[in-house]
Amino acid sequence: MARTLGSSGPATLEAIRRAGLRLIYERGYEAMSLRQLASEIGMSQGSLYNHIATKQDLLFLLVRDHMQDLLDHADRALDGITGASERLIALVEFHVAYHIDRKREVFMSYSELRSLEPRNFEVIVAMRKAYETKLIAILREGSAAGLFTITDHQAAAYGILAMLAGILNWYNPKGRLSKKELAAIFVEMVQGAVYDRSAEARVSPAPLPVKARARTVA
Amino acid sequence: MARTLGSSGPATLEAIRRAGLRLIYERGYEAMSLRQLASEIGMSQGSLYNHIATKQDLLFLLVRDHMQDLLDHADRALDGITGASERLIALVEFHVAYHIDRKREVFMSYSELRSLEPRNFEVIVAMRKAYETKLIAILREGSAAGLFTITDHQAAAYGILAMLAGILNWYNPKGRLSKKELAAIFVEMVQGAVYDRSAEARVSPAPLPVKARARTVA
Amino acid sequence: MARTLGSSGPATLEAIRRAGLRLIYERGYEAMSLRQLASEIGMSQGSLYNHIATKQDLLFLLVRDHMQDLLDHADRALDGITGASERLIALVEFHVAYHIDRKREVFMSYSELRSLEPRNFEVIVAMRKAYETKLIAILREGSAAGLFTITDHQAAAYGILAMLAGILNWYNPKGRLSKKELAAIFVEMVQGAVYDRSAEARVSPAPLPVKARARTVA
Amino acid sequence: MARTLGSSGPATLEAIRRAGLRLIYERGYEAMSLRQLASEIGMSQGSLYNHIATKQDLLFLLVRDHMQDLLDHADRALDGITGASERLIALVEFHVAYHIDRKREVFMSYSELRSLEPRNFEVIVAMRKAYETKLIAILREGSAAGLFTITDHQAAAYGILAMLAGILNWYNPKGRLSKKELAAIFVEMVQGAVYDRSAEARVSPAPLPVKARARTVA
DNA sequence: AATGAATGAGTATTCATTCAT
DNA sequence: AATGAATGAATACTCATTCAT
Repeated sequence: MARTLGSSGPATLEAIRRAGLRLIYERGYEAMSLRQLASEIGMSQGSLYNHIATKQDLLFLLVRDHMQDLLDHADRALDGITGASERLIALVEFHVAYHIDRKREVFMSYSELRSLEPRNFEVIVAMRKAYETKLIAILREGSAAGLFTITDHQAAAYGILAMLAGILNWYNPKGRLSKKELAAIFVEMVQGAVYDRSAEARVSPAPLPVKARARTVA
Repeated sequence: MARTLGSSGPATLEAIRRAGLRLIYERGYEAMSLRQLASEIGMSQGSLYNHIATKQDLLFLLVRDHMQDLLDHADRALDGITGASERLIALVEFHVAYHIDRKREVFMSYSELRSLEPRNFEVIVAMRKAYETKLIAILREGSAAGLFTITDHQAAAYGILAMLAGILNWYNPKGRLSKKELAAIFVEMVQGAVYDRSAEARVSPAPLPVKARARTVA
Repeated sequence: MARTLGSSGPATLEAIRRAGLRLIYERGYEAMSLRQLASEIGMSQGSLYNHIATKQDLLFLLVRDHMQDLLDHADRALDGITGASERLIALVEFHVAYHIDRKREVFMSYSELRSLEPRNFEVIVAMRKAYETKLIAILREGSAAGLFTITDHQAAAYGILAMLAGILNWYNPKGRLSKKELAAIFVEMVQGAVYDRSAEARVSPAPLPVKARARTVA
Repeated sequence: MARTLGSSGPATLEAIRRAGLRLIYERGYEAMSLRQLASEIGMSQGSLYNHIATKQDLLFLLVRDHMQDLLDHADRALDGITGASERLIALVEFHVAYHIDRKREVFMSYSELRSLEPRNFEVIVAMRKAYETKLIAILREGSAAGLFTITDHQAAAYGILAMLAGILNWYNPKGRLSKKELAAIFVEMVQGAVYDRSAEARVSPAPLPVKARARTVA
């Protein structure tokens, strides 16, 4: 087939990225072939190379742009918010929402780290570290303010991020919990994990008021 | 040439599994070739097929056996322990230790789910669910006993497991934290996440005793 | 390296078909490797797949196109000819000539039926049946006209076709008998096999010149 | 599994031959693997080599023994019969019956000639020629006696044999025609093909029972 | 910017055969 | 006579990439 009239360069690149993202999400980078990708968007294999340099390049672009987007949105979500508690809540809420809304990009950025060439890998890891650093800074701020009780800030930050990131593996938008409810649940859990706790709430037997709406698992 | 002396059947299979595990961990299932695998253990490609049926079969065996091992060890770790709090602590400690000690198997079992054929996938997912169910049961028991305050037991369980599983992505045995310290940190965080909290510990300003040993990130 | 100058798409496919036909004829479909095929026409194995989908596909194309050709030529050979005797003679003469001229295609179409996938097999068998039906129709017409004495039209048709098809297994164009002589011999035998045994039923009542020169076997 | 008690050498060889015959008939020599063969008879691949030298050897044994059997049975069928007409009838009847009864051996012996190594090929071709020679001799005898009118004895013999051999490709023992009827039909056709076309030359002057029941094709 | 045809290295898997046990 | 494990070469097919047009 000859080229589709009206499809200009940037639009084609965008189509490649969209299809690439989906295929990498569904099959994985190694398992995705450029043949599939080309046929998905109705173009020949060779033509792809007018838009991307290599398969690795496509992966890197997708991951890097997503990471930049993540950083930008996180900054925006935190913009103007002060106080470690408030910033923690804002970051958790943003993180949950983003992981649900951009499920495929986020998943790809975790799972295909291994497929990145060393040079590209380093770039992405640095961006990831920048994101983690945002949370660590908030935790430190809260600790300094006497709000949080954290044994190891890095471990806590990694733990929190992992807990939230896990959501994308099981969250079902048509399921029991709305995005808002989910965010609330995880805000609560994160708070519990980092806040100072009164000694009597510990393993101690003292039973406490039952939560009214303790739901059952779907 | 005939067989290499001294190599017997079960030993060869074990060598294949060991090398397969390592290669899948390092490169991913798709990226690992049976050529590499064979050359790693010093045997011809064709000979692999005296021990495994297919590449997929090798993956499945590795993942399935690991999952069974995980379930068995979890049962053993919980054996004889009563009380939701105590059982929660035991499970978290076991989980952390296991994820550190069996890093490669665990990582593979998460990251290569996608590479499993539908039939195999279902088997593994069922085993995974059985594991998750152990934690959910403990959380329910704690809620029923008035110990825990959990909005959604499934979400909480998934969150906890994800938080702990994340450890394998960054834990360095030669690093700052010992396995024991790490377990203690995460036991604390998990407890905070599920225990009832006294209202005044919430977002509220009430400052609490600063932790003495607030460490800095490595 | 890029493509060899001067080799265009259709020409390459034609080269593949030609070489494929020859190799299948000489070695059989199973025994022919695409490696051989590619090297015969001076191209890499992978390039074959720009022209054919699979090895099976190549076989099917060759057999199907040959069968269509056979049907078309048979129709042309019978076109405008009336009378069962005349049509029988025309078909036999055509059949003999075609089996000699297109020896490889014909042989392949018989001997590789077994190698066709079920779906493809059915297509070819239907075409073959269409050809057989042409002869059966002629025999029936002749029987109805009182010219032929045939116990079972299907058996007779199969017998005749098998007798003629056998020619390709032993006919030698440089041998004793010319194509024309051969056709005459088999026309005679077929006539004898189906005609009513009363002399006047013959198409050419004039008995063929006695072979004083009864030849010896080559 | 250890060896089955009571299975002695010759019995095992016989099992190999039986399974080999069936597999070669069903899939072709090239497509049959010794792995399949071994598993069919419940023995390991390696053990086959206690009974056969090579795969090629198995093929050769099967074809050669069948050819010898064919020759022996043909001799027996002709034994004591005199007169070209009578001998022709006897050979045709035998040939038809044998091709129906030993369908797989016969088919294999035609279709796998190509798979025989040159040395083996020559042996089999010589045996085949010996068989053909029997028919040619009968035809010559009939011609000399003025019974047959044959332009070329070799061509006639090949034509007759091909016509009869074709039967195995379509004959269905549960079908319309019995083996006896089939033999009668082909005896008639062969006679028509070779007899002098004067009615009195017929072997049985009494016209064969009219086929009031000229059947239609199934 | 697009294409079709090419390439060479690579894929998992199968093969007939060998041989120590 | 049987087996399990080994081998090396072969199989059809796929891959990312190149490039003349």
